[in-house]
Amino acid sequence: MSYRRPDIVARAVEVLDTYGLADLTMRRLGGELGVRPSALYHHFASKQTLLAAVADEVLARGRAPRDTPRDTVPDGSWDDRVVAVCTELREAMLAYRDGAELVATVHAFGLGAAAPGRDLAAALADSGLDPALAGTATRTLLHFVFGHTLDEQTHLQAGSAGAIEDQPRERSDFAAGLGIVLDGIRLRCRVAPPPRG
Amino acid sequence: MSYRRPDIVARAVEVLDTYGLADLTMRRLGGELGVRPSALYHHFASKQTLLAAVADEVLARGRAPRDTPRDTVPDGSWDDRVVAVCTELREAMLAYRDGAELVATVHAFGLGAAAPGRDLAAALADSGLDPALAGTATRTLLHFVFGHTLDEQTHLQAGSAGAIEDQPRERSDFAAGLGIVLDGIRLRCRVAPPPRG
DNA sequence: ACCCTAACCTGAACGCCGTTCAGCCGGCGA
DNA sequence: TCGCCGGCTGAACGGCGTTCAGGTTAGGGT
Repeated sequence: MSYRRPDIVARAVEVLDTYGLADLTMRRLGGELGVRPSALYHHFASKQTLLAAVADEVLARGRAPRDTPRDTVPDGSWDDRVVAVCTELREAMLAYRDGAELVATVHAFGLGAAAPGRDLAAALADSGLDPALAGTATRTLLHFVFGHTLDEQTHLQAGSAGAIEDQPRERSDFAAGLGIVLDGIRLRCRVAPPPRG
Repeated sequence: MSYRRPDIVARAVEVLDTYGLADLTMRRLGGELGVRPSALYHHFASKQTLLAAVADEVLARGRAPRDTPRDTVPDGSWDDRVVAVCTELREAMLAYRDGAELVATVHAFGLGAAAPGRDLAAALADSGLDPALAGTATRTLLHFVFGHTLDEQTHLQAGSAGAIEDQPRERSDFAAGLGIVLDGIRLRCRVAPPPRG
């Protein structure tokens, strides 16, 4: 019983990166695998669950190599870790065509792409933040990263195609926006004072 | 030359609220208007532009009545106005089924739903914020409102359907998240000090 | 009264899409 | 050798957005 699931997911990532999310279709993916589209339904209950698996694969590939897989809590201050998780998430999505749209959609649908949220919640648990606010902070960070990266990737891809009428948007915009949200969170921590405050 | 465009948009809003965005289809909308689907293409170049008009209509309906239409700049401090714009945007999207998904998609596509961004930018212009940062702040606020409301509406509608396995999510979550972002912005203003800072 | 213009719409098709289902095939353990 | 079963086929179902040549209708200028 050779598991074709990983093959299918890997091929789907290729199709995504080459043709885009709109053309990642069951027929095209089947054709790329030399198989009828109906064959895919022996491995995935629906296209949505397939896309969830593809999103998780994209996130897994973008994941920075953890030296010791046992040590699930990386070192550093909590806010450094938040920046690391958000940056990693952004770069993972930017690494493949339409990656942001895919991951954001799957996350909104609730079928996958849950790892970043867990990582953020873990980092925020060490922040001294009121646990009732930690959930709100986590979601706010996620919404920022998803929204910003989706915007960014859309403009990047529109620029790499013909329509270059858009100003190129400063590169450090992500860090600036993340800094805004992060400072808002820092203000609500018991221990950490606002920077230079 | 009676303009049927407004009729079509109004009917589309009804279909959206009754059947949801996935069932807002050119065929169904045509059927609802007693017309072949191809007739709609005499009023809109594509479904995307039709959806943009529908999104703008949803936003216009959710707009608080401005007493003096000449006075485009409402009174109050800039951060009060930011809160007002964000709250109004959220409530406009929540007022119709799948409103958040529709408006967020249209905005991402760049075909419409630009008014809230303009209003936010106008309010932030009075904040004493570095103009280079104002754009970043505007987008960060928009991403928060879109992301949060999309989440909220998804959970609300999932709850109103069968699957009630979700905890109801505190009602003040929006205000809390908005407060986080807003404090981050306040920290970057020259004049306004952080509250109780 | 006439016609022209322009908006509006029809009817039919094109080429896609996700999904379902009965049944075939081939390798492997018993 | 047999049976099982995972993997797949072939064919269809009902839908989708979109295009296009041509018909219909209403109004205003002459």
